[in-house]
Amino acid sequence: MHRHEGHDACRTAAPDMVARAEAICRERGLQFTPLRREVLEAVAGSGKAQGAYDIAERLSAPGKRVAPVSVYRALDFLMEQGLVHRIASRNAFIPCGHDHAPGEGVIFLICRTCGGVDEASSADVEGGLERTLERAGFTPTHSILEVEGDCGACRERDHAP
Amino acid sequence: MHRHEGHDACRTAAPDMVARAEAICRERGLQFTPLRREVLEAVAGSGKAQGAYDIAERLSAPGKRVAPVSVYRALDFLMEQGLVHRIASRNAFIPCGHDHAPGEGVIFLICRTCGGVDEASSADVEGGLERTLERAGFTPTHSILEVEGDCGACRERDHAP
DNA sequence: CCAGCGGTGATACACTGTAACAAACCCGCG
DNA sequence: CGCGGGTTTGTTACAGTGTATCACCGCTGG
Repeated sequence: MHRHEGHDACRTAAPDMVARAEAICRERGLQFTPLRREVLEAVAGSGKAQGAYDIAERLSAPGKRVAPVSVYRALDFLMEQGLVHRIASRNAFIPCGHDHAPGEGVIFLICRTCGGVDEASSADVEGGLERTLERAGFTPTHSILEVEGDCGACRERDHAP
Repeated sequence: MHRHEGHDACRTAAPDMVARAEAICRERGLQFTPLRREVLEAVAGSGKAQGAYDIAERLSAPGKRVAPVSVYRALDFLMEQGLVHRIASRNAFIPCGHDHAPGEGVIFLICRTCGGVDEASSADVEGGLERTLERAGFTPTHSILEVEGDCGACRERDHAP
């Protein structure tokens, strides 16, 4: 099991994300186009989960409009490559700064105060879930685990301002 | 820990759901209105997760239109009373046939073949999650755990038709 | 050259959810 | 009885989320 302390400490910076994405795409023979790069930067640039329409607006400038549909396509691509995650409970997207083991379950820790999203994983949780599913006769293909609450940083800040 | 075998076996039938809802509302001094009753029946009547607009359509008849917003309000009420759950990954709703311990985590098992949703819970998973959150310095307020896959019934049916 | 393919732009549309206000209903109180 | 206040519902409008479709562009391989 590994874990992460705070969402700031563990979040890979945007330039690193881009470099990693370039490497992955080159390795897999896929195109890391300017649009995809901009979308990834937009997602990685903010510390919080971004909606597709937020991203579209952020990438748009007077004279250069980026339609949400283009953002969705780029996000689909980035998700397939494991470079961003979708937060179902928020309809929003975050960059993924980790190399997840294939099939490894991710736990999203969503701070309701600062909006930051941290990723964690736990062999305990995963093992328990596996056993539970097996007992239920259920064969999983995909699972999401999202926790909303207060991250340590926000709790401290609010506690002793 | 308790568990459930299949989504058919564990799903409380619609009439029972209504009876239980009536009892709960009486006990809590709340109104179990015809609309709320119809919405609950609609959610409980189908074996699968229902969208709010599906419910609205199902409850509408020539001359009697039920607007989605009314369905949402009824669903909000029923969720507050713990009579239905929302499946975030599907934007859909299912009846809740269990008496959940307060604060008990629920695991939703969503069959991608038949669309049925089963509920499970696991002390292992819950404990592991608690420990993981504590180590991360994260104070949870709400968490969702949804697993997509194939339920036992569908797997058997497809395996030996 | 050109046929095909992936990516993008653009428009339209479907689906999901909420805000705001008015009307109906219920219930207790004077 | 009538009246006032809370809750529920109806209605309209709108915001937010996501997809389908077609056209165009640019590249690449025959």
